[in-house]
Amino acid sequence: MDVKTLCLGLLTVREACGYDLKKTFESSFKHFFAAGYGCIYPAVADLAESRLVSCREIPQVGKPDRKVYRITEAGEKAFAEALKRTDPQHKLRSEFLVMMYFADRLDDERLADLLDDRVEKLRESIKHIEMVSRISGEPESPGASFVAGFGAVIAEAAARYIESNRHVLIRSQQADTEIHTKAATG
Amino acid sequence: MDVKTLCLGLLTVREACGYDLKKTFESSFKHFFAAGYGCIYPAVADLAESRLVSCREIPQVGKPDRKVYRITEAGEKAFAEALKRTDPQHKLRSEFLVMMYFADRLDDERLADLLDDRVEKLRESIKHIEMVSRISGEPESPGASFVAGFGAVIAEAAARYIESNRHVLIRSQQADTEIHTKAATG
DNA sequence: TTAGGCATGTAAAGTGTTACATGATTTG
DNA sequence: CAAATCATGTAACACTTTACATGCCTAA
Repeated sequence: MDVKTLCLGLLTVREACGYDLKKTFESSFKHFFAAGYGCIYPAVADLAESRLVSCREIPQVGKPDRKVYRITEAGEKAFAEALKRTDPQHKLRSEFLVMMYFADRLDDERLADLLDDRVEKLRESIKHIEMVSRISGEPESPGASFVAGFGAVIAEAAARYIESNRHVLIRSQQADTEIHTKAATG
Repeated sequence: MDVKTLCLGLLTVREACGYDLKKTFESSFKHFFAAGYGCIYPAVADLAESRLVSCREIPQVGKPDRKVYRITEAGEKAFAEALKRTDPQHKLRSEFLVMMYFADRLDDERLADLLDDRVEKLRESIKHIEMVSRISGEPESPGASFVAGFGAVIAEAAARYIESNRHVLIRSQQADTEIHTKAATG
C-alpha cells in the first residue's frame, strides 16, 4: 500500500485538499505512516487523472486556488478492493537500533546522548498522540482510537525498555548486564 | 544511514561475503533493518570500489567464486565517522495500522483474520529473536543483546495490545470500547 | 527427486525524500 | 518584525524492491 492509496482512503472519510491531507498525515499517521508534500500532491493528481476522485477548484485570495478532492464511486470501489486484497506489511527501519548494535564503537557520552534523545522523542510522540486525540471535536472512530492507542503503548514500552537496559550498553554503568524484559507497570 | 553503511559496519566485526552479510541481516537485523540481495551486492561492490573494503576471491567448485570482503583502515575511519555524524532515525511504516484505521470498512471476518495474522507474525518474530540469540556460539555483544531484547519486548507489547483491544474494532464483540493501555505483566 | 542451501550478480521499476519556487495573511 | 499558516506544485536524487539469470551440491 502506497501513499496514493492511503490518500484515497482518507478521501473516503471526507473531501479534502492536498494541504488538508498532509495535516491528517501529521496528526493521525505521523507515528506509523509519514508522508511529505512531494509525495501527496503527485498522489492526488494521479487519483484525479484516473477518475478515482473529482476535483473542484475554489478561488482564494493571496493563495493558490484550493483544490478540493472528493472520492468518486470508482474510487470507493478501488479502495474497498485495496482493503480486501492488501496483505498488510508492518516494517520498522531503525538507524537508532543499528547504532545501538554497534554501541561498543561509541563513546559513553555519545551513547548516553543517543539514548536520551530517543527516549525524549518517544515521550514527545506519546504526548503528540494524546494531544491529537483530545483536540479532535468528534469522538474518534474505533480505528483511529485503536491506532492511536497502539502508537502510545509501543512508544511507552520502547521508552521503558531503553531506560531499564541502558546500563547494558554504557561501560561506566556496567554492574548488572541482565536484560530486563518485564516493564514495571504504572 | 543506508544498507551500504550497515554492511560496512558488519565488516568491522568480521570479514564476510555478500551471502554471509545477507544471513546476518536475516538473523540479527530482520526485525528492524531488512535488506535483500539486490541491495547488498551492489553495496559491497561500491565499498570495494571506494577502497573502504578489500576483496579476496576464493575459488569454489560448482559455485561462483566466494568474494570475501575485509574492511580497510579507510573503511574503519569512514564507519567511525558515520557513527559520529548520523542522527539516527527510527521509522515505522505500517500498512497493518492503516488497515486498522479503516476497520469500519472491513467486515468482521477479514478484520479478525488480519488481527490474528499480525499477532501470529509478532509471536514468530519473538521466537526468531530468541532462536538466534540461543544459537550463536559466542556470547552476544551488549549491542546485539540490547537490540534483540528491544525487538522482543516491543513485539510482545504489540501482540498484547492487539489481543486486549481487538474488541474495540470487531462489531460483534463491541460491549466494552475502552482502550486498554496497561498490559498484564506475566 | 525435490527442496533448500550456497554463491554470484544486473536491470528496471517503484517509491519516497529533499530542495526548490512563490507569496499573502495571520499570530505572537 | 519574525515566524507560522495557508496553498500549490516540480524536478532531481536516493534508495530499495522485484524479477530475472545461472547452476551445483546435499539432505530428506
